Amino acid sequence: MLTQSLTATTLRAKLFRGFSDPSRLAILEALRGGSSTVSALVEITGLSQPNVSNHLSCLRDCGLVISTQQGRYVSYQLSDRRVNELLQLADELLAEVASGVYACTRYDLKEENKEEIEVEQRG
Amino acid sequence: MLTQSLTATTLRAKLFRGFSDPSRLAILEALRGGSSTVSALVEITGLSQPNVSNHLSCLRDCGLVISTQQGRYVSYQLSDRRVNELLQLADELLAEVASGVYACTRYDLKEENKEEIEVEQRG
DNA sequence: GCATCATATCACCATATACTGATGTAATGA
DNA sequence: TCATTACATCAGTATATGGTGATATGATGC
Repeated sequence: MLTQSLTATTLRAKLFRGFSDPSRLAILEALRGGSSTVSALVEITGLSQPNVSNHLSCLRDCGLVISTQQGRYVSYQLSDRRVNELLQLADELLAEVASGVYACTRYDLKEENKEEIEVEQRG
Repeated sequence: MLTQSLTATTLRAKLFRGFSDPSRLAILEALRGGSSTVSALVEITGLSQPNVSNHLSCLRDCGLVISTQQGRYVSYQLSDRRVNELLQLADELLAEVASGVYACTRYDLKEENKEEIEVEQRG
């Protein structure tokens, strides 16, 4: 482990961790289209409600989304255009290196899910 | 868990996971200055040699770095300028939302390490 | 107040993953 | 060939983290 005094690096890691889970990415992806309530995100992603809430809390604390209460609904949206840009840049990078990425399962590289991988490119 | 058919999202998650660990970020940060051997990275980061090798394997499989053998040394470098840009964008985003990020420890939000957090900004 | 709906939090479990020390392997040089 | 150097891999461990079902909280409407 790196010494804890490298706090800036730890901060960056936590920021990226917000992006590093399929469920959270699905939520962020949904929010690229605009703001959305929790229940809407539950529908869109197919995740359980507590799960979505947990991920949203994480994303909010990470500063990737912001929330506003609206009646009994809570509306979430991306906090900054850079969140969008990061996702966009990542997609562009993926388009270049996609062939390798699916193998990144170090620490015990199972041969499993090397299934079909189509890189649905977003314009 | 999201259905495994959302492979594009899973791919993106794996890409970001490359960035989501302090040790890997320290390695990537070191490589922003140019290529470097494993032993040099061990010195710079203070991590153990097997640990650095593991992280480098991960980063290589993720497509974030590339390696070339040079005698008995192996030289690593960033694979694409977008890796640099992603780090840069993340820093910019952090500068905006830094206040919140350090709290992102969901799933059991301990009050621990809310220590000093200086956001060493890079120009 | 009471019921209901939308969201958040809790307790718990299973797995992923970062780390270490020991060992394997590949390249160089004596 | 044998030793050494540089790096990779392995076995094992501890913890972090994503998931679930149950429950709590908070807002609205009767």
